[in-house]
Amino acid sequence: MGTTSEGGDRPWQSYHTVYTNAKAGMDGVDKEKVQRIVYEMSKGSKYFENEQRKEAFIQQKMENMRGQYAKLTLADISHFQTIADRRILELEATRVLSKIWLHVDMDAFYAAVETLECPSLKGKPLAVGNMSMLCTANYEARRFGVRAAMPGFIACKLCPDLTFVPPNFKKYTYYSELTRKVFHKYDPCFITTSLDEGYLDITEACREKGMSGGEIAEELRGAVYTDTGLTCSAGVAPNRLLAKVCSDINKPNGQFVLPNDRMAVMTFISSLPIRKIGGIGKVTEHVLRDVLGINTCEEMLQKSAFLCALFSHSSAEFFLSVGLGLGRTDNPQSKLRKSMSTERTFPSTEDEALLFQRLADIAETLSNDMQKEGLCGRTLTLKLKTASFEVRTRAVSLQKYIYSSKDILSHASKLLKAELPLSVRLIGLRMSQFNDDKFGQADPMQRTLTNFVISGDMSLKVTNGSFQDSEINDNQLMHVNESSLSNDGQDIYLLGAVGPSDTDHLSDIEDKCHTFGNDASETQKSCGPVEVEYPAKEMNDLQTMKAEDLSSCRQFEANNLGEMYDKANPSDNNVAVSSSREENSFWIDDYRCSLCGFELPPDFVEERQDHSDYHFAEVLQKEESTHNSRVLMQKQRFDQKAQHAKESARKKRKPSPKDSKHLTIDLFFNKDQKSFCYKALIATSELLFPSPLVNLYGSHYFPPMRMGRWKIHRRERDQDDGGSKG
DNA sequence: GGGGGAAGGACCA
DNA sequence: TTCCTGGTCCTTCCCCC
Repeated sequence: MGTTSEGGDRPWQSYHTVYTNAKAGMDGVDKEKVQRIVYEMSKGSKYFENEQRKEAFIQQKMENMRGQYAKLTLADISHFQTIADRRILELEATRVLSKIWLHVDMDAFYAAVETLECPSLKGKPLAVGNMSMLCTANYEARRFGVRAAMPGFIACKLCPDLTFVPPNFKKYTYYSELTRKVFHKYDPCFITTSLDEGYLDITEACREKGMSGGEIAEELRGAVYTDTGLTCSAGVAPNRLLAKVCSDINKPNGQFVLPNDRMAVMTFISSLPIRKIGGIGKVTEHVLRDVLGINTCEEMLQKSAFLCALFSHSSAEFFLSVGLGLGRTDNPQSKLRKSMSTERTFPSTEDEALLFQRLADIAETLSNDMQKEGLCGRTLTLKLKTASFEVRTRAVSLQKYIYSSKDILSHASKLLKAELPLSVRLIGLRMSQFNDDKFGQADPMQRTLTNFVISGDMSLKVTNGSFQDSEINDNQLMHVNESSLSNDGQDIYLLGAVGPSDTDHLSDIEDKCHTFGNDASETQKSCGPVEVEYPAKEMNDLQTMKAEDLSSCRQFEANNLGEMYDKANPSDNNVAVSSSREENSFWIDDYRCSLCGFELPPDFVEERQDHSDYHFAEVLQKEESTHNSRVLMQKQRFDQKAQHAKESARKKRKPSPKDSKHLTIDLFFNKDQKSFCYKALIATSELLFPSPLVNLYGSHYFPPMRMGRWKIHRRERDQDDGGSKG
């Protein structure tokens, strides 16, 4: 086809799509045939045209590089050789050979899981994915040149008998968890980069068990097979980079051990193709090969002067370390999320209404995802892929941190509007510069309560007794600054607000807030938010308490907030969650439950109370589990941030404490002298909504969830209250 | 000239 | 007829101080 039409030329040979590159299990594939079919199937498509454009761009880049290369004088080369030699010596000095790293990679994971669950698929060429895109292919399919990241329709052409299975990530996650349980036995701090692979530092395991790295790998693979029925491959090496390369050597169901010996490493590296290294992809391989004639890792060292002359410092350093067979050997404590994004591909359209609808859906998804992790960001990036596969990104950095779908959509719409009219096939939104990114760049202590509360999603704003779907900003949210904490007699205000997107919880919390009484003006100042005031005297008392002392917290709540609570509800000391308002609105026609349709006559007072309590318990249970996971994630993120801050402390300037007027979260929770604040927060949050902060500190102040919980809580408080007062 | 933001690209699973 | 998604890191360009 191509041969005749191109007059004997073989144009497919220069068509380097990512899936024409060999992958494990593709030995013996007729590469030329695969390339030709892929080329023929792609030729003329918009995707293909875009690939051609990209290829031309890379060619241009290489041309420029060749020009620079040609201009290098002998003196230049000598100069860069000196630099390169010095860098090589410095890198060599960092070599660590005392660690044993194991990289485990599941064999054709998704396809293997599908086969395990449906044995009739065994032995047949199988692909997980659809006509548009494949997630993976089993080894039978790979023999035809079918592989992950290949469009299904091309795979069909390569292998007409190919069976397609739609991906089911729930299943893969389940099996992934099983493998991780095994990994955990050998290294509790193992690192995962995806569902199907993991890096384990088995140095300790080898020492404890008196086994070699190879023996541990053998044992672990056996354990994975026993527990999951799935096979995996492993690589053992002195660092992660090499371990990853090694795990690919005897795939599937095999392993390769590279001894912790410098000579062994250098010999291994000497003939290793650069493309085998993680971080060197299609383009880099192309550039290094065609401009500098580098094909193997060893040649990186031979051409070190040119690498230093033509590439940036960080790129050159990476290439040299590859040439030396160096890789990471440390155990990173955490990996912080830098951004979060969502994107959707759809049939190309110019219909603006449709595009804005898509944008709204994506903004909603992103907002939900951010809230699940308690994130607020201030840089929003819109990504567009045009009908011709051109990718455009447009970003805006905002003055304030946002997370609500409303805010995201509002800013994203402006970005999109500026690009229209345009035929678009993909829209994506990315949020970055998270609220606590400052944490990594400045003083690690600069965690404000505001961030904490926003991300915990537990704040609350009440105006005139009802919640407002308010814009969140630093001033409206929990605001505890240095001056309000000083013992100068000033009052302290603990304010909260429910995130605008928390509308599901609004009515629920609104009802809880009604426990303050329908006339909320008792507890709030005119039309301002609910304010809990702590006079200087109580503040001083509280400062003498220890933050861990939760009984003191209860006492505090009983003495202070309980009293306030009572003030707000002068008519009902046994106020329950089902406030009069709820009672009125809960029963349609005063007969039928508005939530489930269950019918109860008005005179079944107790039954109706139990019924509404039941619904409330359901909602709270849901809320509690959401809050718990959010708060836990938030706490983990704090811990990670602290670690991250330590790591980056050397690089980054530490601002003066004067730089921030906000009290740091650490100060807030750790310093005894500020511990009253912690208690006040706990007490306030418990009063308004019981779960988040209390659970963060592992206390079960409230009894386990059950019907009538608020009544029970109230009675407990009454007892405490009575005790303390009596 | 350096810092920071924006845009875009490479790479990975 | 059909060529993904979500994330990170790096480079380049440009503006501003």
